[in-house]
Amino acid sequence: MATLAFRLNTHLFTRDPQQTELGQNIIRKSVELIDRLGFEQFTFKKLAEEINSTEASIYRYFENKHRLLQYLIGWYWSWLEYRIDLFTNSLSQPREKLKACIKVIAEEKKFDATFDFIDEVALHRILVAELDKTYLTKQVDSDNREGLFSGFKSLCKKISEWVIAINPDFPFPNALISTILLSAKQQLFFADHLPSLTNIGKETTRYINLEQFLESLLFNTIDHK
Amino acid sequence: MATLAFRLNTHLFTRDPQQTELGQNIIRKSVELIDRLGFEQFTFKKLAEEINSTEASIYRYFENKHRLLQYLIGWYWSWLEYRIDLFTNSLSQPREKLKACIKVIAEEKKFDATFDFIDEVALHRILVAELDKTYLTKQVDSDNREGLFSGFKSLCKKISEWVIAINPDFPFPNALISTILLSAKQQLFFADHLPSLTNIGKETTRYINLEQFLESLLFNTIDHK
DNA sequence: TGAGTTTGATAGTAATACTATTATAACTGT
DNA sequence: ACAGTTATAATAGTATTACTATCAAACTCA
Repeated sequence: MATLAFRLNTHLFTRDPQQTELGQNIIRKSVELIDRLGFEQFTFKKLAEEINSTEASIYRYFENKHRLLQYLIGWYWSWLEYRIDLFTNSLSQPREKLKACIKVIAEEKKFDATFDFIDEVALHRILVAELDKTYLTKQVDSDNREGLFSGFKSLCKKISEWVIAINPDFPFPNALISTILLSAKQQLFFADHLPSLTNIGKETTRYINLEQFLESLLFNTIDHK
Repeated sequence: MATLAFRLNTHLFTRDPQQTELGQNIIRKSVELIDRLGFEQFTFKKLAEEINSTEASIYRYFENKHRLLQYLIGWYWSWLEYRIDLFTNSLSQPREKLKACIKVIAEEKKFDATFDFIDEVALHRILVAELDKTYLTKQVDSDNREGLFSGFKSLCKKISEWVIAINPDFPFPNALISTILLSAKQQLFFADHLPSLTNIGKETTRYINLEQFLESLLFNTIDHK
């Protein structure tokens, strides 16, 4: 099977982890470990033990664990954009594209065999629990200048343009889409841990509920007037 | 002037900081320091130096710096709910209440002399930059069981009830309000650091834009059908 | 074969997030 | 005014974290 690979911003890593076995092990195992321990408890030392390597070796791939997290999240956004492209490509109307897009955003994430050595299900849990930590730091501006958030930004831009195509007078297309992208993951977190803050429920139907909720947010807001 | 004080959940602290001068110094100075350094760089050691005390003394008030952050955020939500009460109390229609409520959420925060030793402007910046770190942890469930998030939850519940009063058939009132409360702070962060993700702008008009955006989200969504 | 690169092994450091102990200062009640 | 309690400061110490440095073994490819 021909496996695809994403070309991520080179500032996200010191040495490209996709190119070597050690690099791939770092990615594979860090997804598992961050998912299991949470980002705070995750250390390069623990990771090194798990893959039978050393801290020093991991530092040759990633400057620090924060960069590694940014890399993983960057990978996630690339993957999501790839999936959105896949399901909107054949559609011609912006409204249809948006509908399909919301579906992809809200759907339950499944393992994607197109991409080796990444467990998308665990990575999605990492997104839900850790995304905000990638940019809620004092270095956000210099990180941004290096293009570390281009995955999220390009996705937001692409979807916003469909919104503009439907209603060019709506003044907040980017705000609306970034709100929806973040709300999608927040509501999943709340469903699991702070259920009184949401209504999407704990069962599998929550993905359908989430889709409905995001759809009503999106279309009612842009269709108004 | 008679100063009010909020009764916060007792699990947020080991000894009540509002009761002693040292405690008040801890609060006052930690707001300044977390605002300046960011939560990651903030330590009890640095705080102790600033207030001419010791780490050990601070640990008598707060189990750790994470609890201190949760305390400050808890205080913020109490303050916001108090302000919302203030501006909605005289109104009878739920729609009017919601409108006033959005205004309070979106408005530029100013120093509130009702509450001594808390700089609400700096505290609001802390909310914007650090809120998510209070619950995006592996201990979220036990923290929640101790009631550490009751400030946010009670606010969300109160506002959701007005939504239900307007449209009892809308299936996602809590999801809508938690999304709006979080979007308010996210959009302010994006305006400062990742401006392509928002449209509220960098100038003072951004608070008006934010209010408009949140209003359109809220009312278009609940008024539909 | 041999030069260059990648990795593993080992060591070390400064800072962090605490805990423990003790002495003294400050306040409390009779 | 004095004994008893409590709060605080001072000091010390620990395990862990987030790195950095050095060097030799292994593997790569021209």
